[in-house]
Amino acid sequence: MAERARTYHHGDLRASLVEEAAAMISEGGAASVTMRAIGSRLGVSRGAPYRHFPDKTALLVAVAVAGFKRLNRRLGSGDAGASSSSVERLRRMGEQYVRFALEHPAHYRLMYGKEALARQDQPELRKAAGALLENLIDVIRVHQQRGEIEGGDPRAQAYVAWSAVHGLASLLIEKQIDPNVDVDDLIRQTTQTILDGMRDRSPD
Amino acid sequence: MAERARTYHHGDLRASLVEEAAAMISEGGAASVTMRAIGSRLGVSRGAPYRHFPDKTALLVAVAVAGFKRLNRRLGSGDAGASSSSVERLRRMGEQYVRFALEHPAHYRLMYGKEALARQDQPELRKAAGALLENLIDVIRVHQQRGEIEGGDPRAQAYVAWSAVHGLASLLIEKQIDPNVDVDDLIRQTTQTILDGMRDRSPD
DNA sequence: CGGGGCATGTTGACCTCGTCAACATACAGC
DNA sequence: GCTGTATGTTGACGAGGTCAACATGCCCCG
Repeated sequence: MAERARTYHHGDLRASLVEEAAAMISEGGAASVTMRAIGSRLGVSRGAPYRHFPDKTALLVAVAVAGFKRLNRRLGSGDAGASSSSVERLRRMGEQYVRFALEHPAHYRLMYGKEALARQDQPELRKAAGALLENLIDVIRVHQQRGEIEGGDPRAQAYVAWSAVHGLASLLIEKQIDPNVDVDDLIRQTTQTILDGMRDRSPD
Repeated sequence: MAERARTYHHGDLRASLVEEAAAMISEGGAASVTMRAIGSRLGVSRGAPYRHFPDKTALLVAVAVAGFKRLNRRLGSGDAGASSSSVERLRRMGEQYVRFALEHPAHYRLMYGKEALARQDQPELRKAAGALLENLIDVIRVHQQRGEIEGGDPRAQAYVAWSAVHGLASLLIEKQIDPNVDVDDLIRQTTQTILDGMRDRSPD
């Protein structure tokens, strides 16, 4: 519904802009993305992007949305066989989540950095992030039904799990974690701790 | 060692700058902090801050460091009586952590936002954040010795716990969590899940 | 007590950037 | 081929970070 023409002057600048912006973010961080630079890299003038996005924020939001979609796809692909021993699938999702963040730190930062993006609500962004949550909730619900994790509001449990992996990803990206620590171990321990905690609930 | 004169032209501009910057961040977010604006609010010219900080980043780092110190103080104060039933103290720390973030969202964001701050290592910042971690490790060690939580590398466990609260704080601040969800409940459930997970470790 | 010198501030200037308006141009369909 | 709209281009503005040249207050030394 947003997909536009193909071969005007440039040939789908809009898509190129998002793609190029993402590339620049990966290369030099979000700060390196300027309307002028991105235009230049695509061989158009600084004003050209404004024909496709009202302002820089809108472009960045599009990039962030694309990031959420990629992340979502990645988390979904890992399920493969439902055979995966019980909660193993959940653990794997957490692992993939953190790994995505580590592979695309600047992009990940942008996805969650309201600061850099909007003062306003970005419905597109909210929707993309929402999809992530919904998928997680679904998976959790399945495991609840199998009795592998405690019952209760799956949404709340999803938030707890999301918090853990997002927090870990964030701390890793921001270099708050001792580089001597084995990242894989830490990821494993984090996901495992959460799952254990969701299984054994002590009385209030 | 960094504390300077008192009554020169302005009377400790350096401290005022940090304080004012923090205030502006709370009021209008980090984006509202400009060297010109901050100088103006303090009745000095745009160039004055450069006598105390090499650039804007340095100022913001100072603000972030101050934030970590405040957060640290807050987490430490809550211990009061070692009487606090066992792990209750740990849970309380997590709660205070998230609450701090909710009370000072922009400041908290700045504390962890490498993006906005440094391309270089900010030793001061690293040190301030490190203190936070060390305190957490100490508390965890105590509980391990009491046998209230599983043994093993306390540092790793600290990272797991930190990830959980930081992640929750971050998601809440960035409005990624449904506003209908009861925040207090969520905080409680998150800290509780982590503690439960650290108690019951299932076999690998 | 008077100067010199460094710590502080101030100003003017420059550059980068986001953004808007006026102007140019290519494509689509008639 | 012609007209209108979708795209691009350029010039100009204003905001902001930062540096250099210049001004001024304070402290300390003699």
